[in-house]
Amino acid sequence: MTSGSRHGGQHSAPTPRVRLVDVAREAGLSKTTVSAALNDTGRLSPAVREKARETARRMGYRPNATARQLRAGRAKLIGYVVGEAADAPSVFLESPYFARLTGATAATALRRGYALVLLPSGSLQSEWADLPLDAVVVTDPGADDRIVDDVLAAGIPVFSDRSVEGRQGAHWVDVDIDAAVRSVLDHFRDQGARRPVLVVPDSTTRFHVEVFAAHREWCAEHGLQERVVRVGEPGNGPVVRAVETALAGGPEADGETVAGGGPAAGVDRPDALLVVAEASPPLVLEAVRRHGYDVPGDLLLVCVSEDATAEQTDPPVTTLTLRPEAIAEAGIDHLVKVLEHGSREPSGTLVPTRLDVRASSVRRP
Amino acid sequence: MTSGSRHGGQHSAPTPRVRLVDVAREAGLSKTTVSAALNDTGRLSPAVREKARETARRMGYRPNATARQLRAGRAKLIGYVVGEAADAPSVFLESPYFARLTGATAATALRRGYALVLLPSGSLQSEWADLPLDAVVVTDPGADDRIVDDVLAAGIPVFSDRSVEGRQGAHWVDVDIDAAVRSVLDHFRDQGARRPVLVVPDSTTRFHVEVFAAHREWCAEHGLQERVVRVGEPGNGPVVRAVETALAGGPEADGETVAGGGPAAGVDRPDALLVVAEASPPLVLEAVRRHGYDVPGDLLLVCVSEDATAEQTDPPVTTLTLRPEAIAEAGIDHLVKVLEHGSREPSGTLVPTRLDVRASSVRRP
DNA sequence: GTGAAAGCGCTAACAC
DNA sequence: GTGTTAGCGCTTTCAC
Repeated sequence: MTSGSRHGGQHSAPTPRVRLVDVAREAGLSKTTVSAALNDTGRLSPAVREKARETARRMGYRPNATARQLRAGRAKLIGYVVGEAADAPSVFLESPYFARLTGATAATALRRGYALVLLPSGSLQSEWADLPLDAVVVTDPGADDRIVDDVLAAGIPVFSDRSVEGRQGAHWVDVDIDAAVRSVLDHFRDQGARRPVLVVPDSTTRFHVEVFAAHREWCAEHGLQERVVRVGEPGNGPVVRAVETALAGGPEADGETVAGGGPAAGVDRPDALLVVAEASPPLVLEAVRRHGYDVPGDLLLVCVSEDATAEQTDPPVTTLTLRPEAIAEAGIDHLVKVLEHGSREPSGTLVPTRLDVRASSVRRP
Repeated sequence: MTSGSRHGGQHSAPTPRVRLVDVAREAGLSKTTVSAALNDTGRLSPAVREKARETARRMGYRPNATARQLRAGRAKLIGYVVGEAADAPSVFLESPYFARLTGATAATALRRGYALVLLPSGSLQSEWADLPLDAVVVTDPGADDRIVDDVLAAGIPVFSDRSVEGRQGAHWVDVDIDAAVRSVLDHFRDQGARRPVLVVPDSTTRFHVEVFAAHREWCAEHGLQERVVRVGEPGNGPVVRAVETALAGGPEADGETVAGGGPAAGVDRPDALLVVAEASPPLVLEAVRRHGYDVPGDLLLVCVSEDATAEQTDPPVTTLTLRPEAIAEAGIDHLVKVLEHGSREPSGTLVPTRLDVRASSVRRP
């Protein structure tokens, strides 16, 4: 038994890790040389380089990441928060969109050498203050979210949606909301629909605010009545109820309000429905049918959703995908560029969406 | 303008952060004193302590987390991986179970002072090797997953499910699978069902393997025929097809196999269905109805799922919840205990599940 | 080509 | 009570 085995006490002490000095000593070299050999830097003779490497391997040497970070001055750690704190405590990730955005962001970041630290929405300053974060990604902050300000105040760059545009140290990546909404409404129009209704969350998230605005603008441009039902809270239940309100046409129901509510049912029934609130497509479809509509016969249906169940229903539901993977990639690309090329100038990137047309929104001939 | 403002060049250099020395110098004290004042340690006169704190606050001092970590010897960072690597690349999180488990784990860990680093399944060793991880949490590793071995080999403690039981440096938290399966089958029996079918993924994850085993055992004990349909791949599509196979009763269909497949339809039709594969409850319900079953009249339905849509269907679907929040809490509690009290002895914790009985599994009188 | 030494920013002995 | 000093483990000039 060579050196390296310690006094095998009954407590099996937490294995004192082998450090660079240990390898150097063992190999009869200096720290410098071993470090250079392992990092492929400096000018070393191939023989020495190999010897250092071999020894390190044999001794099971693994560099101390923290020491490296300290030396390097950055930890290659990124904080990741999903906005809309207050009410929904840690139930984030529940929507397919955030789930995929989160997964993709983590994967992309890691590939670029950055690790993602999950910061549940509503995390207190004190909880992340002890983390060596190079930057923080804040997805869909609410208008009243403290997080963006707190992070910026701490001198940490923020990457978020377009709502932070122009702020010092803040950068953004966002979807082209206007184009997205227009693509759906144009599609409805192409299919002959004339009385589309929008169901959108009544939130301060930029995305929802912009959807509302884009819809209003499009309606004005096309001389159509603006029909909107706003959903008070997230969750399948409220959204389904909002859909029912939209189809009933009346401005009643709890928590929801309908703007420009037209006359009763009958002649003025909606003929197309755009559900922007995250909801399960099968449930939406079921609700629509409960109200006596045939899809797509009486009503064209499009959901903004990443939910894979949209392809499994009968008929399959047309979805507008925000392409979370693309957003993640654009965001991390941007982040790496800013972090590694030092610009603190505010800047942004726009990512296009994609409309996956399925049977639910195609008028049969 | 006091000192502190740098040459306000057009490039606004990345703001050289104020360090402990800077505060000390400014306050006319030593590093030690300031450090003690800020950390509430040592014996300092209240006046000095306050002065140090005040100066630090005024200068916007924020301690360098990396330096602290180096000094402390641990980074308070935990890696988090969702198993079943190979095929499903980063699509993890998509299931409500993993989404909630992940969110809850992050939140709980952070509350206990540990930050969670998201490691997409299939991450390469080289991608996390540079992270100062104190431990790694691996949820539901597949039997052939390399990750657990890799992490243990790197000398990092692993917290996973019971499949790692007994391994050096590995600890586990798991649900009481046997009790869970029995509770459902007993419930079916109480409701008068005699021909229950199990739909379970054909995976090497311990959970699924154990569900299969527990079911088999229960059937043997009660002298019932063992009816099982195994699902080849995850996803709503395959699961729904498996459900259809189960109801058709025949051993056909692609990718699925039925063990103990009985005679054709008719007399031997299943009267209860336990879907353990993660699938959307509304879709399952719809599939069941397509095959002419009334729920719960002809067939009792229970899904193992955290999907909130289960409460929104008509009838609402009974679910067996694995209580991801409880698992997360038990896991992190366990982890903190091990990490901070140093035991490397393998150890484990069992978490009970909960059956939320809803109309889909209650025989009407 | 190789090694000695400085130092990243912090904390904790240990003198004074 | 307060300050001086020695590292935590690593990378990197800069002499030799």
